[in-house]
Amino acid sequence: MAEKSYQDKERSLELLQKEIDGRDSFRPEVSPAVIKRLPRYFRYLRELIRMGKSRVSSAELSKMMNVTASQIRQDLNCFGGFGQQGYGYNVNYLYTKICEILGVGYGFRAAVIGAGNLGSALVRSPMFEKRGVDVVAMFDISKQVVGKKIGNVRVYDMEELEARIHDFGVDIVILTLPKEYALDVTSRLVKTGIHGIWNFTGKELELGDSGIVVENVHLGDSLMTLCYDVAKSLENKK
Amino acid sequence: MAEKSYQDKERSLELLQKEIDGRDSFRPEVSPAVIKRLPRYFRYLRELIRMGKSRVSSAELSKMMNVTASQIRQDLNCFGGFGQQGYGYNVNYLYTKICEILGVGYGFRAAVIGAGNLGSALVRSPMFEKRGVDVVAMFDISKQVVGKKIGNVRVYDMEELEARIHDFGVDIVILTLPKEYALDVTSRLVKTGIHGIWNFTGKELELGDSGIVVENVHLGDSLMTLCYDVAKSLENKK
DNA sequence: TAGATTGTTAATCGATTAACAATC
DNA sequence: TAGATTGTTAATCGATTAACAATC
Repeated sequence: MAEKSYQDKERSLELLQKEIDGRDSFRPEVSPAVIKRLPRYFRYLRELIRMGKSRVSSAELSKMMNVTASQIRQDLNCFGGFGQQGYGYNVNYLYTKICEILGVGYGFRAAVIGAGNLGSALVRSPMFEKRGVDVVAMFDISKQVVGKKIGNVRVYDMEELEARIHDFGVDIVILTLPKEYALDVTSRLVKTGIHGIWNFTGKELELGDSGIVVENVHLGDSLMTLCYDVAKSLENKK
Repeated sequence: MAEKSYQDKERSLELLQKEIDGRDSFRPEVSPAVIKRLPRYFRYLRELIRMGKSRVSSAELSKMMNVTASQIRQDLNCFGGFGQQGYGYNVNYLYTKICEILGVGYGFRAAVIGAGNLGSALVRSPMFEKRGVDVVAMFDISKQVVGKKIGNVRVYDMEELEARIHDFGVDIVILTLPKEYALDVTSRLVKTGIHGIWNFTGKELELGDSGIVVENVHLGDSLMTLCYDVAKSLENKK
């Protein structure tokens, strides 16, 4: 009896496993440390493609990237066996896989709120195109810019925010407006259908249970880390 | 004999220790994980000061910052006992200490190379002033902007780079120019007396043994992390 | 003194590296 | 087959958390 029950359990576990594996898009829980490294793999793989390399071993890549080969193999294996023993990794295949994992293929649509210098700089950069993100609109309150185009992107009045987000099917909003407006705008955004916010305002956003994911950019923190290192290097020189 | 030698060793170790501790500005080796968190403490302490709070416990701060109180105490203790048992931490004192550690008091001088949208956005932000960094000059090749002021900062011709860096006593250079120029400019910078580079170009700089420290900003990596999270959340919603 | 909260040690947890069997 | 290199397990390292004695 006990034995049978055990076998039953084992069997149903197996079925569950299969069901899970069967889901086209199942994502196993991958550690944040690994995820944060994926964009870096993306960049180096593009570089390899640009260089015309079709094949790379973890050892080669580790030298390029200044990490251990072990870490590379470990990282990539979180998502599946992308390599081949005795050969290494096919650059194009690996790149495709990394793109898949990072959602490049989704063709996310983005809108920038705040058409000041920072918003303009971002929109004009090749960053989005490289990553399969399509910037479809900008928003601002200033009549000076509304109606104009920055790069290839038209600036709309903030009054049209909800309507345009809906019409364009915006997935991601990029907040590059003064922090004073951050909370007001966020409270409007949570009522739209967007899925993510790239937040440059430095303000902690209040998203409640909206399900919207946020990535905060604190450039000041990066500057301070540099200042710490500089201070330390000066003291060591003394 | 053997015992004496052991005592000698112990004694000289003690002396060495004292010598090290005696240095005014000695910095113990602190883990990168802790250092990366310091700017965040800096921000929250400013917030507390703004709120008029003069005293905070690790428990309170941990709630505000969404970390464990244990981690806060552990982090702060890397640099010394800033708190008081039974009381907590004095906000102003702690802020002063964190500022010291982060080199805010040095009054570093910075120059921006590349007066495009990104450079302009940075220069106009209050970020530098808040952190005691003084932006003293900008540089660009475009005759359109050379001689103009962006925010409070004058734009100089790239030809004057070395001379102005020397005259102004620039410590930190901020690279916000197109990546194609990054290596050329860096090769000029290593011959000046600067100590740090804040690199927005996305290009890996070649600094050799110049002793210049670099902080690389890869905004694209941040965007991709967001895309990953968005993709995951969409798949979970399905 | 009693209560609160730090500083600090020890325990746990997670991430990285090393090693090697599997396999192309 | 022999050589190369992955996938994966085990060992190490580092970072976080828990616990509590020290002390204000």
